[in-house]
Amino acid sequence: MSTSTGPKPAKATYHHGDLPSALVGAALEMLEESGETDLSLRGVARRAGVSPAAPYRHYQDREALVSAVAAVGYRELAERLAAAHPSPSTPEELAAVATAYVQFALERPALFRIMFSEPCDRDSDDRVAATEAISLYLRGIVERVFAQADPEALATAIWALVHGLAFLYLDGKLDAPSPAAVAERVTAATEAVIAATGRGSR
Amino acid sequence: MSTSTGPKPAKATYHHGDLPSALVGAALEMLEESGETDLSLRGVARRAGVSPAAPYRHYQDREALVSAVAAVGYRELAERLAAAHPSPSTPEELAAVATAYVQFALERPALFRIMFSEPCDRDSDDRVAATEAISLYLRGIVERVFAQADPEALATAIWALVHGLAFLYLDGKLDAPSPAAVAERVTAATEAVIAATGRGSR
DNA sequence: AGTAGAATGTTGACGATGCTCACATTAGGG
DNA sequence: CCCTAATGTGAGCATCGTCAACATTCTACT
Repeated sequence: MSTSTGPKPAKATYHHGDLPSALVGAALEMLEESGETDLSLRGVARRAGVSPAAPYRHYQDREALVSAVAAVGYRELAERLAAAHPSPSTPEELAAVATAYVQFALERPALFRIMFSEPCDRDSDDRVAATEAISLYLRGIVERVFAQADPEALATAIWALVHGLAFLYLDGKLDAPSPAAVAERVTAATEAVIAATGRGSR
Repeated sequence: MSTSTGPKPAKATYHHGDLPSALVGAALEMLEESGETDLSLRGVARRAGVSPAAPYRHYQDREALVSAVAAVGYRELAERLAAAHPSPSTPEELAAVATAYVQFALERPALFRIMFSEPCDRDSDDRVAATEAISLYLRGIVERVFAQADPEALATAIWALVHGLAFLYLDGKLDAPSPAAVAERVTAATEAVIAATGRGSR
């Protein structure tokens, strides 16, 4: 398929080659650099070296572009979680995954905001699928770690906990002195929840 | 008919009287009506019956206006929590407050998003003060309910849990079939956390 | 091959927005 | 009673999202 982020040696063709992913790439770069969450379609096009109207050949909306960016974010989040531990089966390993979630949010705040801040969903299959994947992943972990009556409830609680922690940090409602301190806090909170439900129906 | 804020009997004075709060009021109305989170300064001015440049006499920025709106939101959230239970001292009462938090978010999604979605904080004293108040309120409850070693950690965990739940509902990551179901879910999750730390006796 | 037609990209334009300036109006204090 | 500061207005600039008309390139069919 695509030449794995094919190097762009020279603009051999006047047709950009792969504008859709070039746009998403440009958008991601801009998000990382500026920390700003408002992507302008024109800005992205500019960065990709095309005219302001070019993106409309590939994305119906500005929103569609943003959704595509968010989808990439979801995929990278998933990778990150998997990297924290490929298949957690103890509370400690689960806590590691939870910490990875929050750290992802702190390291790439703009992207994280894009992923969750927009109300839309119905329009983008990518996005829905991606969040579905995360949800299933989490539930799978919980089911594996705790053989209890209502894994969905626990999975939800943990996701919410971690998600809320991430946003509160992002919004400066909690101080984040150092990554280590954050990790500790996340671990403590996560294990508290685990302890609760583990005891409940075990 | 609206009662408290004078309908619009006659523009007695050409100077609007109290434009700052009129603007905030207009903004709040727009948020409730349209569910949209993007307030345009011009739109708010239009609704308040003034020219697009008028707001700048009272707010430095569009952001400053939004921050003022958010501050009102924080105050109303605080009222709502207090209404759920003025001074909770049992896990059940705490759960009621937690549920109120999530319900506030679901009932006034646009306002809730405004309150938390914007990265800003340094610029608006109102906002900082308001969130500080919520934070202290929560911590106070936790300290009263649980005489344990680290009330701050628990307070943080509960806030994050509730906050995350609210956002996941808002973003459609969790289904919210009925308010009752939401309340049940929130209660369950909250009590799980409470049970953990309550008897954890770290 | 050569050409028609679909893809893709560009220009130019429209309306809306945030924001600023110069100007008009009003409210109060000397 | 008028002068000054506070407040609101109007016009204007740069940017943005989006569209329609036009230009260029790629693909496929004969």
